[in-house]
Amino acid sequence: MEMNSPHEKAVQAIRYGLSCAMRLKMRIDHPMADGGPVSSYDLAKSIAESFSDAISILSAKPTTEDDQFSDISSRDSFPSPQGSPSKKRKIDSTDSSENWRDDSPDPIYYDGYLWRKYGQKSIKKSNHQRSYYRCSYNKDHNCGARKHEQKIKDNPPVYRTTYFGHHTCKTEHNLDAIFIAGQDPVDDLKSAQMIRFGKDLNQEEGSYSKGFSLSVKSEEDITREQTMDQYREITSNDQDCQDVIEEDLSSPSGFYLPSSSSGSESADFNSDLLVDNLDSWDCYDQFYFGLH
DNA sequence: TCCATTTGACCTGC
DNA sequence: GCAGGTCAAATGGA
Repeated sequence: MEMNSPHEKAVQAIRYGLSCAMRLKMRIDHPMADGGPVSSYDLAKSIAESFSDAISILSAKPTTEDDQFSDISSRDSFPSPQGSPSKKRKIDSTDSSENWRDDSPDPIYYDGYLWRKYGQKSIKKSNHQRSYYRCSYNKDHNCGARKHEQKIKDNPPVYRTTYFGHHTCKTEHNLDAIFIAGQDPVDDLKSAQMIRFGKDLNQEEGSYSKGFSLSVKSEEDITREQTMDQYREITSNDQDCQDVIEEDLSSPSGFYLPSSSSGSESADFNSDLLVDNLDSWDCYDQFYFGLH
């Protein structure tokens, strides 16, 4: 699907954040493992930026769709395939209309599906090879979903994944695969249900949702004092905390967005707040990764 | 032995 | 003819 609607763009931003979160979790779970060239800081920053983007999109008033969100894919000034139509093999029109892209700091991208590599090619205009994948359930469920993955930047490394077609396979088969890597065998059941940054996982099992999606929300039962404490850790300023809470409670989305900031500015603001306070995981308390 | 990946050959659109 | 996309035999690991 082409990334036109705000919803789709938000989903893409969230997916990107989720992939970074998965890598960060793996790094935390397995600190001795080779985590690749991307630092934990960069991963955390990517998570924060992606979620901020998604929040900005979802909380923005509709203007023109293009104004609402700078597509993740466009961050690297990569030429849009729509802008310069491919003169190569024609992709089925119903499929191409569903294409979307995602950029990731490393090629291991757990997007909720199992993929089988079926080819690799050197691309003329790129120094890097492109890998071709199709859904592992291509035969079992006649699933026509495919994706291409290609390194588009070296430093920092950025891998572009382009998706084609729909998954017609049963998604429950694939959902489990998201969590295979980096999953602690001791708590794999919980891991398979939810990844959550913040407080004790056992605390609110009843609030778990299922399905591979990300819900970003404020908990109704977070008291004003608890929220004040969280923001105090971030801002180190009581007055700011007070302002934050007033904004937070009055915001329809339940999230703090500086009233004086535009969408992009708010994204930067939130990212900095979060990234600068990585030692305090409670500041992520309102972010849930869940299975519906 | 099975299965996923690799890789050269072939196919297709321009 | 070129270049990207796909196929399928070869290969290697579990």
